[in-house]
Amino acid sequence: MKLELEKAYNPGENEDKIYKKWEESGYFNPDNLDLAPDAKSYTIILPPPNITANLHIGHSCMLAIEDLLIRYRRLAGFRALWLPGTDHAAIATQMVVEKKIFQETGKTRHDLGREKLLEEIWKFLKNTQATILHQTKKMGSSLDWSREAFTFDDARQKAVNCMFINMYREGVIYRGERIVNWCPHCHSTLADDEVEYKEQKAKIYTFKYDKAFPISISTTRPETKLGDTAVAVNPKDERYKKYIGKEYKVNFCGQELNIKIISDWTVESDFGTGALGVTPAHSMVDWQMAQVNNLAIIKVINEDAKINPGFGKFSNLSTLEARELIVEELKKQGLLEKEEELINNLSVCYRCGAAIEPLSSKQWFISVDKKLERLGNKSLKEKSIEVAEKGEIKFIPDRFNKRYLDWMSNLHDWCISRQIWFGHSIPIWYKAEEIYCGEIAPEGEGWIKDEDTLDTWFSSGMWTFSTLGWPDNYKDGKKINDLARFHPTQILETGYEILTLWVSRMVMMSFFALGEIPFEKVYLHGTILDTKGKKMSKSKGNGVDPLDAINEYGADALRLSLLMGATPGNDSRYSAEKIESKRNFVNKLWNISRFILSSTDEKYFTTSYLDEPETKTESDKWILSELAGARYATNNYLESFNFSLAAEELNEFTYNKLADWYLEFAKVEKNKEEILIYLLKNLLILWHPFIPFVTETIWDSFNTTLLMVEKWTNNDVLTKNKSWLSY
RNA sequence: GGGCAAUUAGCUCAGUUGGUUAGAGCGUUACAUUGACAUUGUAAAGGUCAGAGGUUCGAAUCCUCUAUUGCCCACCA
Repeated sequence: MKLELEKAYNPGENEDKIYKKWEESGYFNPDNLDLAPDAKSYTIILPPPNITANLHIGHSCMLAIEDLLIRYRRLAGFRALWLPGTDHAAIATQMVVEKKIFQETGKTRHDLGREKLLEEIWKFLKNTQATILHQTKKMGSSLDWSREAFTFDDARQKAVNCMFINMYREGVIYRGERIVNWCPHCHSTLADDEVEYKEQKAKIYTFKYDKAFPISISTTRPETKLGDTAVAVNPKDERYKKYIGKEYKVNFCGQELNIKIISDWTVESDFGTGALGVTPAHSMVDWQMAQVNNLAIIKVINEDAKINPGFGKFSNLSTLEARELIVEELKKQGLLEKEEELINNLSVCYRCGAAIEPLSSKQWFISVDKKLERLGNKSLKEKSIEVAEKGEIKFIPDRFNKRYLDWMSNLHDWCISRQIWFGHSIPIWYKAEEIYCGEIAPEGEGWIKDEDTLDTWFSSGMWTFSTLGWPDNYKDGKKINDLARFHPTQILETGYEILTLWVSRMVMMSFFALGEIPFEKVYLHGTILDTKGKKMSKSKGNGVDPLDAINEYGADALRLSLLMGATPGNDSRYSAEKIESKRNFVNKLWNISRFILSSTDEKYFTTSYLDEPETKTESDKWILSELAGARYATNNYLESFNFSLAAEELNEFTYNKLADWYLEFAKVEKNKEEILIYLLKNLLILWHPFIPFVTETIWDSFNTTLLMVEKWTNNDVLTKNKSWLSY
């Protein structure tokens, strides 16, 4: 009996059916794999997409690469785990929902109140979560859904609390007064890397505090000068040397100020007047000078970007109003010497675009420099640097090793408290002067919970181990169950844009919780740009919905188009024509199979894919050696993360060797059934990690699943070379 | 200001430690094709590998400088 297949491959008809079959097989869960007892684990934890929006084409790229890696290992007999999840993305999500509510009803979060807003956020996130799940499955992702996690579900909340409490008890988390980046619109602090800079035209004013003061200063923000406690000059500056150390009482626009003249090397003599008014409460640099020189700290601006009480007529004015008034006053008094235009960078909130106010306030911090005895008396920062330097964590491409190290070595303490409503609450309780750290309030009346929430990167920083059952799976300093089997993970695959934001934090968190690295390798993919080479973004409307591409060309074609022609760490462009050409290839593979299956009696279908059949002609010998060569090269390329070259190698074999020549021979020479089936099976196995749907659809003819081909040990690279061990 | 990429055919991109005539896909041109495949086949045209200098028997590949584009980090009051 011979098989008849459709003339052209129809992805739409087959993909959902195949995915269902895979899910029912249970093989996405490594516990169900029939493995050798000593099988090595291969773990990838999916970088959790933010629940702020549906997946875009960049996520498809991530899914295509990770599924390729995991399917390849699964076929090679590894205990392959790919664990899915989503990220609650605290501030980002709150902003999206607030914006949506405001557009629909004109109400702000303050109109709604905390409870109601959170309710709306949950409604929203359930929705996007469902869409993300659907999109992820449509890509063919072989994720173990039985282990699905969410950075804000019960298990992860427990882990976050536990982490915070442990860190607090070891003194790694502390409360401190610092200059923080404050967004007056979001009403929250921002981490340094959540601040963006926008070039703007600003006015820089040069003036004296009062007539008696000897030195002129320049500033773009006269209103902050109400809080000046010093003027700093470069110690080498001949003009000002004689004033250093002196103190002056000045009357600045009706306000009494005590100004000390200090010297600091960071002051540039040729900028402005070469003298800098020091405002410790509203500038990072000035704050540091104040620490060194023991200066008083006067808070001028409050959390609504208004002037604090106690500054006379300026009190309660907005910063801009106060600025105008001061300039006016200075003019009146004849103190204003110059008013020039200047291009500078304004700090703005990466979420809402509002101007950032550097303010001093009480916040929670993670100390990156505190030495921990159990880490060999090294700090989290030192350990994180050490593992990259020693190559215990390897970056692909390796140029990102340098970027990681540069960033790490400049790292300051990490402000983790955020004044937003949606997020992990801080397990801290206050009563008068007392502070208690714990999940539930201690005995006694009057304890008040800290109202702040945690930076979203706190929970996502724990992602490699919170998903594997930490802290329950960590007993007396020992990993058990999933945590023991799957951590550290083998590879983190993500976009290079969150190398510093996320990757670095994961390393520190893992060292604190487990004293070990979270992953052995970090593979960084590039950004998918639009056809013109521009970044895709919602505001530009040039984004692509992966589902549209899948509906038109099939998931396999989309995957292959994202994998081919792309190199690690480099951006690539989205191109419909490219997907189309991959769709054509998928169809070609289908027709190769169709030819072989429909011209071979079904009794040959059981031919082994492991044992090379007997060769009868020169062409047989040739094609088998070509296959062996292609397999060897492909596997080598995959081991070294050259996905594009791996696919090209297979493509060359499939098209130019097998289809163009050998199949033509097969039409003339007879008795090739066994070799043809052998070739087909191996071809499908090799292609499967790239294009799982079509290969599985064809393999269906053999009445087994290709998802996990049992005992596929005929992997030259893995069994003979062991090159993956050394890479 | 510091750093990192990119610059290769009309377009989009490969090119793995330097090694003969630099590759692919798309596009173009010509021809072919009703028994796996028109989502096809065969063939052709098309490149001073951004520029200059250097190292080498030999450079798209290594070094130096320059130019253009993009990105990241820092940020000057």
